[in-house]
Amino acid sequence: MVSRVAENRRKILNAARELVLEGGFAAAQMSAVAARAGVATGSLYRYFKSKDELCRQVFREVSSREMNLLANIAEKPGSPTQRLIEVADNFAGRAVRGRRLAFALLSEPVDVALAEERRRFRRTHASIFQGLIEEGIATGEFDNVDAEITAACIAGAIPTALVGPLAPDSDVLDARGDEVVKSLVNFVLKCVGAKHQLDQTTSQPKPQQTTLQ
Amino acid sequence: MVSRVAENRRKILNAARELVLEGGFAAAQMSAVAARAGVATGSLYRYFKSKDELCRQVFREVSSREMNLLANIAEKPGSPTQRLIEVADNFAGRAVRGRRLAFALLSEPVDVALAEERRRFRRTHASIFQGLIEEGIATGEFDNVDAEITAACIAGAIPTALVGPLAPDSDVLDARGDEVVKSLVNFVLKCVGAKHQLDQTTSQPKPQQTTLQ
DNA sequence: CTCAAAAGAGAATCCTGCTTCATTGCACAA
DNA sequence: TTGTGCAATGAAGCAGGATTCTCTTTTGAG
Repeated sequence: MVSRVAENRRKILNAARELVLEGGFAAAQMSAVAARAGVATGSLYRYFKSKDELCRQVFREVSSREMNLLANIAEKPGSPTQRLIEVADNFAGRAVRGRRLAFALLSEPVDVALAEERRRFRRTHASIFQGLIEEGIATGEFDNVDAEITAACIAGAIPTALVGPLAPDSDVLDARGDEVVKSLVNFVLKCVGAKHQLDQTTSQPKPQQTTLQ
Repeated sequence: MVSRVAENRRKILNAARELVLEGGFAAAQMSAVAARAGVATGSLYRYFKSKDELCRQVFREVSSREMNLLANIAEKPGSPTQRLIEVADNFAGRAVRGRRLAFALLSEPVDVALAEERRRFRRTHASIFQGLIEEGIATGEFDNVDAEITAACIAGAIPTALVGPLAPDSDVLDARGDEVVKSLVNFVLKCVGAKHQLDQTTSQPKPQQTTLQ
């Protein structure tokens, strides 16, 4: 009855998410989603008003998982510098390791509905960075930069620096992924005027080695 | 004969460019382009193999204009710091002033063919920045950052920092455009470890006040 | 002036995928 | 057992736009 409805919604959402993970939003065609979920195409419309609504829902579920992860790290105890390093490292590192998902969330060509969702996603990233930057400025660890702009820049810089390499077929990141991530963390530290940089040669302990999904 | 062909090609390209300038690539539908150019829809296909080819051509024309401009600035005499400031200022400033075009080139949702063109555009930006950064490192004006990654980050950061505000209907940039641009320039200086920052309060002479197109 | 070839017109066609809807099947109550 | 209504089905419909096609007009050489 009511649980049956919820269960089917779930089944459909899972199917859609799987397809997105495998082939980006381009692969999430209604007929494919239905087939994967084991229901008829028409049935999707009993649970979702339109394709847009379904895709937005998938985007939100997947992206909020990522954002919560970063937000939690940002709230852990530790100096702003330490936390900034961890957040940046996770942001970049997870993107590198979860290439396909990162591509779908950050750079795949999508239509306007998802582009809007993506902007929201970026803004959330930015606000996480902004909070850390403001804290660091307050403690004197960072220079007195424009926190809002710097945060927006960081939130844009990391994904786009990875875009080319992020393309689903590219493989440079398999080999040099770790160095790239480290460079990106250093970039972040540099642009807030943090006092230290990561050592490029020594390996830094990774707080999160889990793969996406 | 041959000049007639060239002339029509031009007429069509101009029409397409105008439409893109007014409403982004979404507005450049074949029938609209034809109407604007004063030819029949079918005739477009005498001059361009497909819509993709036409749009790519338009993208290249418009974007190469922008890139040449920046490349020229990057080659002018002056210290790496000065030139970096000018390039960044022009990049951000032109985007702010030519909002619609910037939106179309940098952030409008487009299909895969144009997304590829856009990646090329970004890479060129990055390589301009990379050259300047390497020079600055060589002269000791900048810190010894990873030039490639830093350049990619800058090339991604500036557009995305402007995306939200860049949306065609947003108007925050009308009022605060100059401060935002200045903050972005400072961001760029900071993340290469340049010794000086722009003064946020005093007005900086703008090397290029021309509006796009 | 005539005619063949090229260019132009724009309506018709095709394509791709989302959405709808008439039909069917199923669960449960009388 | 039979009737009722709700959910599922999936083929057909539709929409938006690119592309093609055939007919007409123009061009320019002989």
